Amino acid sequence: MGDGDELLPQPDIQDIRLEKVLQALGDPVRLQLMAIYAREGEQCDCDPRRFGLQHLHKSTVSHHMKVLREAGVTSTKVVGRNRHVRLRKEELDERFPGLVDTLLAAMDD
Amino acid sequence: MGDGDELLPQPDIQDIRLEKVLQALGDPVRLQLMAIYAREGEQCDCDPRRFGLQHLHKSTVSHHMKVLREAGVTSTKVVGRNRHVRLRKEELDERFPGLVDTLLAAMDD
DNA sequence: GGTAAGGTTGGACGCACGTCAAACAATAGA
DNA sequence: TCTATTGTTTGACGTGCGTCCAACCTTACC
Repeated sequence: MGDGDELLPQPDIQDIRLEKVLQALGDPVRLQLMAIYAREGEQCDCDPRRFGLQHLHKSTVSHHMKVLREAGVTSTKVVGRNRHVRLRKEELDERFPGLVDTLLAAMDD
Repeated sequence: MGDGDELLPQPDIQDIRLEKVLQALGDPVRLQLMAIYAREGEQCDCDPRRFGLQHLHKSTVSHHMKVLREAGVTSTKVVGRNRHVRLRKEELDERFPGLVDTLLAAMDD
């Protein structure tokens, strides 16, 4: 493995649109997902449904993941039959300085 | 006037929800509206339709204003037959530090 | 008072969204 | 190879959203 790993399609940094990011994060489930991946760090293969999202169907989670990825919020690598997802923090920080940290801080209350 | 001025219903600071704010700002028109009111400052009675939103019906603008207000983004005071709208910057800064400035900065590109 | 102007409200329409269910594809492990 | 696991895709359903239009309500100004 390592060679067969495939990166799922995602927008380039300069193509990340603020509206798309805000729209993606406007959904409570996806906002929660962002927080999960921010906390879990690099390339975790954590199943979101073990982090307070148990009630959601797997296809629903898959849908939300796609929205986050296509908005440029997350990056997904295929590893075997799992998906390693990470928050694109460095890229988002470069594109929209302070946004991710601000949002994460805003969620603590 | 001054006595008859009425503040349209809006959430208290502690009741402002991040998801609601993000959802409200996820629409390009409303994101633009926030930028307008951030630029125009205190209690401007500027008609949004003179700021690049000419194509929108007045009822559509009214709808967007309501969404922004109910999300806690803007504050609207009735003055005669006009509405004086302002961005609730201080309150948003207190509730979600750095969010407004981050978003405004992110729109410049 | 009558009329015009600024905004809101209600309904209608099309479209997108969040969710689930079932079927499918691909990989890991026995 | 067979089977179980992991995730995607497609379709369907209900709901909500963005928009316009028409009617309405206030207020300002002749």
